[in-house]
Amino acid sequence: MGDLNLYNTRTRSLERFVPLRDREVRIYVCGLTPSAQAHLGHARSFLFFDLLRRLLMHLGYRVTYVQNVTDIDDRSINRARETGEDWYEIVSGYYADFKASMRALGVLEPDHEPYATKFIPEIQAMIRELIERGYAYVATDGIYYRVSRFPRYGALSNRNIDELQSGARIEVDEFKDDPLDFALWKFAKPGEPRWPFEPYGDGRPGWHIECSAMSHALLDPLGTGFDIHGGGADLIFPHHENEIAQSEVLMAHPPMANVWLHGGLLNFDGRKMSKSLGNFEPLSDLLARHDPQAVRMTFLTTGYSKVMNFTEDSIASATITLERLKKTHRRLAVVSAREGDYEMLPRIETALCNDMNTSVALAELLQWSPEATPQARYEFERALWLLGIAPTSAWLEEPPLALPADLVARLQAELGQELSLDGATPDEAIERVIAQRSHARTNKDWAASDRLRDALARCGIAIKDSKEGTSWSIAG
RNA sequence: GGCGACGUAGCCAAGUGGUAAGGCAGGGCUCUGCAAAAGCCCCAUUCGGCAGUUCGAAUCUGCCCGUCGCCUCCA
Repeated sequence: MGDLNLYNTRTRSLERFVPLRDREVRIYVCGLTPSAQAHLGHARSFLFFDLLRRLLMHLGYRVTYVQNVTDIDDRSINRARETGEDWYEIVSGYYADFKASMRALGVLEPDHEPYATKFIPEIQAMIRELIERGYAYVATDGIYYRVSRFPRYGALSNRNIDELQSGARIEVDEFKDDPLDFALWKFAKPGEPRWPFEPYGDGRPGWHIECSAMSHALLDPLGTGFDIHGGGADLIFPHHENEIAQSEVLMAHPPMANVWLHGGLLNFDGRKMSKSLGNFEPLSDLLARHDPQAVRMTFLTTGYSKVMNFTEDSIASATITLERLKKTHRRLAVVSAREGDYEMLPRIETALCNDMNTSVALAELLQWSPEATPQARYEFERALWLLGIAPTSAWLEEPPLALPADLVARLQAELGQELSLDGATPDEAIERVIAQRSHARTNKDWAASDRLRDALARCGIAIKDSKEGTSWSIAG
């Protein structure tokens, strides 16, 4: 199998991936700020990194995956003040929902899931060092990073500092020395959650510093860098730019991360899907309406880094495609050897190694018409695992749908005098109709046969004739 | 104002110099008393427009048109 190539935002080029340590990959992905409900856009991003993890594991790397939780931020604090709730209850509730959605989607658990509020000492240590070395200053309302001290500022996002300063929408803050400077620590106002920070003042960490501190603590205590830093494309500026500014001035050997990967944003009906615009359906609601595996399938069709527009049509199409895979799997269900010459798996590996081209990988899988080779099922399931669509026991059966409660009465109404269903259970009633129809077919009484079949169809029962006899199912 | 992405069949979408993957929808065939289910097959002389480079362009260059995003909390 060939090399893994990934598009690196830092160098703006497709690069062969080489881990810093042999056979080991360290990944830090910016996780959720659970001060509001998660939406499908979050799912797309974390689903992509889940796929990357699966591929790296499949390629034989030992992967350490860290995904943080920003469990303290202005929005949850403001919300708590408005509603009278405890801010931590708000954050915990949303995060629990998010975790449940991730489980439903089959996303692998992170190896570490650091909460910002559990790393206050590490965050403060970093701020102290930034102050001591002249990269940060204490202002009236907080402690700020002095962007002008970091010449490479803007390198990741390809931005020019002078142009940023002349930009129209930089926040005006009377306490900062420069509009570009960003908060490392915010002093607590009365009633706000606070952590002591001597001698500067009680308060809470800024958003950017937590990722610098936690990635340092969990992945790179030596300050020589880790392999992959990821997140949504909207984090490139300013979040990731700020992380670099904070971390790299303190590191023995920058860069902070060798490869920076960014997932394309998701639009909903042509518009950005975001918390602030509010044009989103909560992820948990959407997963209640759609098979989570169909959601995964939907994302496989588009390149991860592209802006994608989500529509109900796209998921309807993916749902049908998923059914095809389930049928193929049922067909392969008896064969299970592991060894053999794999036909399709190598093609999927090749596609994924080409900057995670899931679109081609999926096409390979769908094109594959598996012969009954002994290893076909193993190969197929392995491919499905790589794409994050693990077969569940439900794949082996047709979806169990409930028979309508009034089925017998409705059937009787359809049939009138033709057949009595007195005292029959729904199953028995259907069997009686089928028996009657089989009798009619034997006598080549096609009119009666079709009448009985139509009656069943109108009651939502579909019929299938085969050499083994007639079977029925509930029409989807 | 600055930065960037995208525009490929009815819809979604891969392909980034060698002659248009795949999915959905649509059409046909086999099987069947007819259906259903299943399987097989067909479905873009062409890649927003115009010029240019090249033996060769959806792919490179220039200009134009259109859509979206980032520059503010954001995955």
